[in-house]
Amino acid sequence: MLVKRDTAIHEVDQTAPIGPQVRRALRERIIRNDLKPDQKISESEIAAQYGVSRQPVREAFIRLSDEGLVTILPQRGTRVCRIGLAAVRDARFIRESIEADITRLLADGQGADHVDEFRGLIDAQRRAADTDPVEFIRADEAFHRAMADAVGKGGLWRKVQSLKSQMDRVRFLALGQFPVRKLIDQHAAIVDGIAAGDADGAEVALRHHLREVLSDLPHIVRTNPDFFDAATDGAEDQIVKLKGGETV
Amino acid sequence: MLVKRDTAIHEVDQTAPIGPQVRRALRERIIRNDLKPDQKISESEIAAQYGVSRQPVREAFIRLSDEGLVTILPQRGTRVCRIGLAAVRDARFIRESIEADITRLLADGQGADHVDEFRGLIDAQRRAADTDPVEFIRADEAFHRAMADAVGKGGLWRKVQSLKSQMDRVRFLALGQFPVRKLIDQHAAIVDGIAAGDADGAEVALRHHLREVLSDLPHIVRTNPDFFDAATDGAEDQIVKLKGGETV
DNA sequence: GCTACCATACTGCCATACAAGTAGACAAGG
DNA sequence: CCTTGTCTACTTGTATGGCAGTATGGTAGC
Repeated sequence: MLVKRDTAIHEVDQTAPIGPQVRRALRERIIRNDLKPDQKISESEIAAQYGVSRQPVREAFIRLSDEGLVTILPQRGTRVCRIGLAAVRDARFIRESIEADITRLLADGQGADHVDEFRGLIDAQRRAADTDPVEFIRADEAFHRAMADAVGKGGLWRKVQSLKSQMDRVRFLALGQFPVRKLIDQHAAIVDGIAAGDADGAEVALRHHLREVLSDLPHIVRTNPDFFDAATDGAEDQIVKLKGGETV
Repeated sequence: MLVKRDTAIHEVDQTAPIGPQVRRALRERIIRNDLKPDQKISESEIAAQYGVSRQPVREAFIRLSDEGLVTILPQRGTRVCRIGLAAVRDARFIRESIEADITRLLADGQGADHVDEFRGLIDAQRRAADTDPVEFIRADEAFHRAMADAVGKGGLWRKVQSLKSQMDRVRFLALGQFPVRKLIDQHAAIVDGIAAGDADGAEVALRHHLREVLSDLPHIVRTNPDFFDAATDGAEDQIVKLKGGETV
């Protein structure tokens, strides 16, 4: 039977698999804070919005639940998770550890071949710096991803993306509040270290860079208290001591 | 209506949510190589085995697909993935990066408080060394996890567990073939470095330890060729240069 | 004997219906 | 006013039916 889809708010491609489409769409809406924390979303409600049945939506919910973006309470409902401070810090810690090693690989190995590429991506960030914050985030993402690709660890990047969701939510929450200039300069410092073959220097620069968010985090939490979970921030997280001895 | 479940091979608790149960059961069977790579499994077949409907099984498949344990071919079937060499190496790389930082935290910070605990876990490994390989794996797991817990990064451990699935399959495949003595000695070396507050030494010891599997991997692949994907092993993966200059 | 075709029996995907449980409104009784 | 029981309108969980696409095995034609 032909169902009238004119009540659908959002569009889906009826020929392609629907479940993954809904999943991507919802993921995007949550990260961009279109769907806000604690907001209740039901399978039937979303199904109606997209003009599909409950089943694909349900599958999307399950996957989002694995990502920690929604919590499914059996027989009670599903709602968007608050941003877990612990999850953000864990994701940041993982990212620093991995990218530190990647940076060392680049500095010690044939990273010099990619220096021009990296500098080009940094230029793109400069162009987007003051105009479009979203574009800057994309450029930033591209830069870090390029470093992973350069050492053949691109697949790894995709695997940890689900862990990065919470970090991404923070970034979109603080859109335009980032010290873009400083971040770009830090990127440049990393590449300089790589170009010079200075593994220690490049690593310190990268760790320093990825810790920038830590200093901004308290302010962001204070500004948007009801976006974060009530986890008492007593458990200050540990930070690896930098080689230079500075504690940031 | 009471349905007769006497045709069910495996049991499930009909009161608790079924999907997660099936998921855990299948995950276990795959990792323990009860379900072998390339083996085709269908929703209806598994559903019949557990005496449930296809829907929960489908949800289990989806989650296992996210973990990279099965591949769902639309309209064609679902089969157990071969062990992806790239995935194994990626997981190992991530693990080395993270645990290297954790080790540094322990050596630089209050890791000394936990040295006795770590040594106790190593003793447990010694006891299980020659008797029960499975128990040794559990003890090994407990040791590494304890280090993460000691610096408040225990939650992180759970998050990367899905990435570790492929590594775990390798471990169960090579049950009893591991150089247990050597591994235990390496554990001891790591703890010694922590106890001495020697961050560099402890880190090198840990990286050395986690690279042990790399030397065993080719042999394991040769012995069980049809458990691994046909990815031509041409792309040798990059390894971070150790501080001491040794390349393992 | 060999090849091309086709019927059939699968597969996973989607939609729908039913079941089980919860939250909240609301009225009756203390 | 407060408590309590019930009833309704939700929620997610499970089961089932139908659909479109694919692999396979048998068969007709050469």
